[in-house]
Amino acid sequence: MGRPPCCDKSNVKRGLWTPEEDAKLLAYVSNQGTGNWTLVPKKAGLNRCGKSCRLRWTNYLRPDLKHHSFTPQEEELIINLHQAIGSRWSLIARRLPGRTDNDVKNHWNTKLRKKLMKMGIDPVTHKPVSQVLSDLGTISCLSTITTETQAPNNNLMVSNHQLDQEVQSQFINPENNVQSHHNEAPPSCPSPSSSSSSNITQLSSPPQVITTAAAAVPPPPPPPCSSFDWSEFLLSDPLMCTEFQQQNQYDVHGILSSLSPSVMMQNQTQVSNNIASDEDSGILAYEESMERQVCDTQYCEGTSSSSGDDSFVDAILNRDSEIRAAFPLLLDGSTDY
DNA sequence: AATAGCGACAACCGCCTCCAT
DNA sequence: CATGGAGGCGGTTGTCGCTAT
Repeated sequence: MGRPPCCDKSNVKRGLWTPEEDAKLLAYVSNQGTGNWTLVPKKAGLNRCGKSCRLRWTNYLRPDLKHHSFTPQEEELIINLHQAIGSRWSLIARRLPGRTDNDVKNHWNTKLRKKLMKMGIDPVTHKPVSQVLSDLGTISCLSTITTETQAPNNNLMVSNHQLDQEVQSQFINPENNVQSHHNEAPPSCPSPSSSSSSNITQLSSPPQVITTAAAAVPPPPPPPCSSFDWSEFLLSDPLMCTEFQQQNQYDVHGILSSLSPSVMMQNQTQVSNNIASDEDSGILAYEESMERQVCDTQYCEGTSSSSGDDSFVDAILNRDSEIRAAFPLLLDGSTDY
């Protein structure tokens, strides 16, 4: 049994909005504010579904929207954020003042995805297509020899989930001894000969920043599987622009310190978000690092002029401080996960 | 000039989450 | 605690305009 529709679709106008309808909605929202969207069409004299009104307002009529085309800096930010958090358009759009999730999504689907594919980069994994293909070959080969009923990826999911829960519990209860946890082996740290170990390094790759120049670099050989170290992976990844590494080591550690393994796993494999995780903190921290990067390139365009944005960024900064206070040891680059 | 193909963007659909009751 | 409704979200479809044939 599904939910009943929010409005009587047979008696409601659909399709493109006319200038008259736009004017009515604009006038109403300007005077009365949004409030309850289901009441807006009635009060504004529109024969539209409330949802449709909300969409029209948020995606088109809102006065703070930009209607010009995306800048290269915006495109780069979208690509980087998509690589880090996947197709979470609303989160990505929040980092782009004046852009909506629909804008970003459409731009991705029509331009950026194709652009990446043209560059030989898989738009889902953000890895070179050749590497994705070889990964597929490796996985299918492994699947024929493994005797386990559970797929290696599932093992990884469980292990990351466990790790994530540990991180969560540490955050919820800061008095816990963080040090002791870090001295323990990760709950499911694969043995060097484990058939799933190579998949772990591939599938749970941390965010990489792909630059146009780096895109042509052939894929690196799989890293050693005996131990897994995020910082080692990040800092040694030849796909990463070295200049970026040098300028953003702080950011890398910021990501390392806050982005939980399950989030990264999720980013790379696009799995559903059934795993409970403190992922928002990771995303927010990553957003913060990205914002810093963009601001460094003189892109901020008065982002802080909006008070709403101010509070949002403040929240990010506060959250980051909390995480740093709770996990001082995670800031240590030598920490193994 | 007609039209098929394509790209860009607007809008819809259905599911999910959050929150008030 | 359970439930229902509103809003949010991502995927998909529809529409329009431009270009190539």
